[in-house]
Order: sequence, then C-alpha cells, then structure tokens
Amino acid sequence: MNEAVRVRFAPSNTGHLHMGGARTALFNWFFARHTGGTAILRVEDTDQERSTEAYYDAILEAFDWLGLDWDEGPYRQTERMEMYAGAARRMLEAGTAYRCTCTPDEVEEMRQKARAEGKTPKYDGRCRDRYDADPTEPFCLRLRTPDEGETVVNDLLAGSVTFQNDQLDDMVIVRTNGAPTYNFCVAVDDIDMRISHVIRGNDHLSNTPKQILVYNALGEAPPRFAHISMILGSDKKRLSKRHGATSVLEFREQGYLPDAFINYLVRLGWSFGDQEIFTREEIIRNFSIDNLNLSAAVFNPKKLLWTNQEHIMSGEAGGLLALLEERLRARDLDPDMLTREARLGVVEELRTRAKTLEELADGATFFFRQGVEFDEKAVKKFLKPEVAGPLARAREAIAGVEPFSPEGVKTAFERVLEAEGMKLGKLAQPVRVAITGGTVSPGIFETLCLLGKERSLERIDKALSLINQP
RNA sequence: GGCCCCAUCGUCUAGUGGUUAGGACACAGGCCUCUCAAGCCUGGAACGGGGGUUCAAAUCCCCCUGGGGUCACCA
Repeated sequence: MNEAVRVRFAPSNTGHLHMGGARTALFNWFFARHTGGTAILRVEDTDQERSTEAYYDAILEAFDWLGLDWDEGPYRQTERMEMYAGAARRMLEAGTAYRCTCTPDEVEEMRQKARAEGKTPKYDGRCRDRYDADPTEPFCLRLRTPDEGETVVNDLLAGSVTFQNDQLDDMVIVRTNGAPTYNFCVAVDDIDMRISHVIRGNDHLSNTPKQILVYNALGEAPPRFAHISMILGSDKKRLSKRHGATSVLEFREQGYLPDAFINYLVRLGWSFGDQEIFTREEIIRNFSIDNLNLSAAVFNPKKLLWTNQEHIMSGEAGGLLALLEERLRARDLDPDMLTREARLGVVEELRTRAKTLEELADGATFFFRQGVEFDEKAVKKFLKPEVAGPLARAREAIAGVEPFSPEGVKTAFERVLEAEGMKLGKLAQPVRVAITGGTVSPGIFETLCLLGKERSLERIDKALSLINQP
C-alpha cells in the first residue's frame, strides 16, 4: 500500500479551462504536492471535430497563470495511438473484445426498442460470437461486458458504489474508422502512466465501471478513485456562460490574483477547520482528500471578490505593483509619472480599497494622468464659489510645507482650518476633487504627498481658475 | 424514465450520539472617520419531511421529497 502517488489532470482541448476543471486540477495538484507525488497533465485531444490548437495553448496558458506546474506532460492522446491499438489487439486476442459489424443505425434501433419496453437501452451483443462475418465488412471493436455480477467502484469519498453489470453496455472501444474511444483511452493511459489516484468530477462516476472493466480485460488492477463534487451556478444548475465568467483566463482579465482564485476554488468543497484564507503553501501543507465535501457547491462571486481583496491586502507590495503597472500601461498611462517609492505608496494606500486589480487601477488612475479629469457632479457639489477662499489659502499652506510629508500637510491644514473656523471635512473634499477629479481617494494628506507638491499645486490652481471662471 | 451521487443559515462550511448547532461571505445596525475603504462591535438567519435504533440523533438505519450527474462509433 506504499505505492508512489501519481495523479493526472486530463482536460480535453475542446474549450477553455473553466472553473470546474481548474478546481479538479487543483485538487490533483495539491494532493500530489502534499504527498510528494507526481502530477501529470494529459490532454485528451482525440475529438477531431472540436479539438483545437488554440484551446490547447489557452489551457496551458491558464495553468501558467495559476502557477500550476506539472511533473510530466503535457501528454497528448493523439500521440499515443499505437498504444491504444496495441491494447485493443491484446483484448481482441484474449477475447475480452470482439468485432461488431452492426451499423450505428441498427444499434440505435435496439436502444429505441429497449427504451420502449422500459428496459435499459443498450447494444444487445448480437455480434459477440459471430465468426461468419464478412471480413471485408467494416467493423468496430466492442468490450465484452459480463452479463451478470456487479462492478464495484471503491471511491475514497463515496465509499463503495455498486453497478450491476447487466446495466452496462458492450461499449465501443475502437470505432469503425479505427479511432479509439474515450473510456478506453483513459483506462489504457492510466495504466500506462501508472496512475495511483484518479481524482475527477462526480460526472465521471458512471464512467468508472466501464473503465474498471477495461482494467479487468487487460489484467490490471484499477487505481484508487475519488469523485469530487461539482460546481453549480446560483440557480443550482450546472455552471455555464449564463452565470457569467467561467473560463479561468477571464478571471485573470477581471483582475483576480491567481492565489486568491486558487484559495476560493479550493475552499469550495474542501475545508480546514474555520480557516478561510490560505497561502499556496498552507494548502499544500494541509490538503487532504478526507476533508473534501461530497455535495455540490454553488459558486459565489461575492465571496471570490472578498477572497481576492484579502489576498490583495496581504500580498507583497512589489508583486502587486508590477501587476498594477501592467494595467496602467494597458490604459495608456505611464507608471513613471511617479517614483517607484511613490508607486509603492499608492499600492499601500489603495490595497484596502480594491477588490480586484482593475479596481486598484481605477483608484490609481488619477495619479498617472497628466491633468485631472473632473467628475461633473463632484465639481458641482464641492467646487463652489464659497470655497475659493479657503482653497486658495490651503494652496498656499501646502506650498509652504517642507519637507512634504503627510504630517507636515496635516499641520498646514490645521492652521488653515483654525483660521477659517472650518471643519476638515469642509476643506478636504474640495481639495480632493481638485487633485483627483472625484470624491473618493485615500486620505487627503497621503494623497497629496504621493501625487507630489508640484502636481498638487498645479491641480489646485486649475480648480481655482475653474471656480473663478463662470 | 433506468442507473448513480448528494442533502446544516440565502451561499461556502464546522460538526462524526450528549454543543446555547460554531465560523466565513452576503445582508442590517452601530463605532471609528477628511471621502471611500479597511478595522472593530452587534443582530437576524440552518439541521428538507416522516418513520425507526437509542436513556439521548444534525450525527446511525429505512422511506419520501428535493437537487445534481449519467445513459453515444463526444470527451
């Protein structure tokens, strides 16, 4: 029982990596890292119709973003065709597979009939013992499924799940065109890759007995299985585009941190006491299949947002800044408008105010613009004629602050306030609108200092002339 | 419909026979306060129903109900 842990994540490149797939990949990856095992990536690209190279690349890109590295692979099933052919040949020779010359139409007819009679729709096995078939007739290969008995899936999570063999079909393992089928390839690959644990979505539970039958036919012992719960939309329906973003890369665009995204996804169906926020290392250290939940989980965008903010607040400033700069450049803004020290200050001031990197960029934008883009309503409400005086005096006070620090600015403000007999709120908002264009920003003293004395004065002058103009 | 899985606040979950059923998100109220956040405090909110087993059941068993999955020469 001391076998080496070897797990695999096996997406098909018929679409983007979505949340559900990512979560399955995560559980596999964390299990491997926790146990010191091997994580393998295998792309199931045998669907000629729907597989594309673009999706293949996008899937790898998604893993790159998530920071999941694979110890082996990516393997591609299209590069392993000889192996499936070899396995099929061995099964044919052993009599655990047979040639079937029935056409899809004929099989469909059988199913219709069985369904009409209220029985399990399945192929009736009429080609099982035919030795008289015309050798030139096209044929597919079917697995010879036992007529009686049962196939038991020993699931690490669900316990033993029993399937009656008579419910199972003689499934096609090699198509008439020679292409091997999914359930066959999976089993052959998992045998070849010496997979010890198959951790995958619950939707595969009913495929499992079919795959176990292939293991049996090939004389191999099946791996351990763990079928994890699925992710549902807020309407408890399977997650789809209707529920908003589902592709992993979309979350990158929206400004989620990979560690936060991982944190949220892993917590969906897995728990460790009352802890909500985890670093990657903490998950590796504490991950266990035993703590996985059996029931389906509803995706909650608000909690994802909260998780993201938690990671933004605790993240390393330099890394966050690099990500912020990327987004500023995408908005045609030049990060070098501020010194690196000031930029780090911007991150510190804004990290408690942003749930995503996009919001971080929104809040930082006014620092990196040449001038100010005024918000109409803010101007109307706060840059009124009566504040011209106090604002002008605040301008002079600010001009005299040396060195230009938040404490210094604060002291200068206090002097003006006292002379004017005003409350800070009455002065801070006009100044804020003057230098940011809007009514929301970090503390006014910090904001002035990060923006710098020169640029602050320029902006206040601009606001002053705006007030005096009309 | 057959087969299979699942079932604690709106949501994510803790709980493994004896708890005032805990935490988190969200929500509501308050404190703090130069705006917005963050932070702190408070509040409402759950064991789907019915039978058993037991001195005792959210925890074990059965039925029902509800939700999900799956029934291809797709993966």
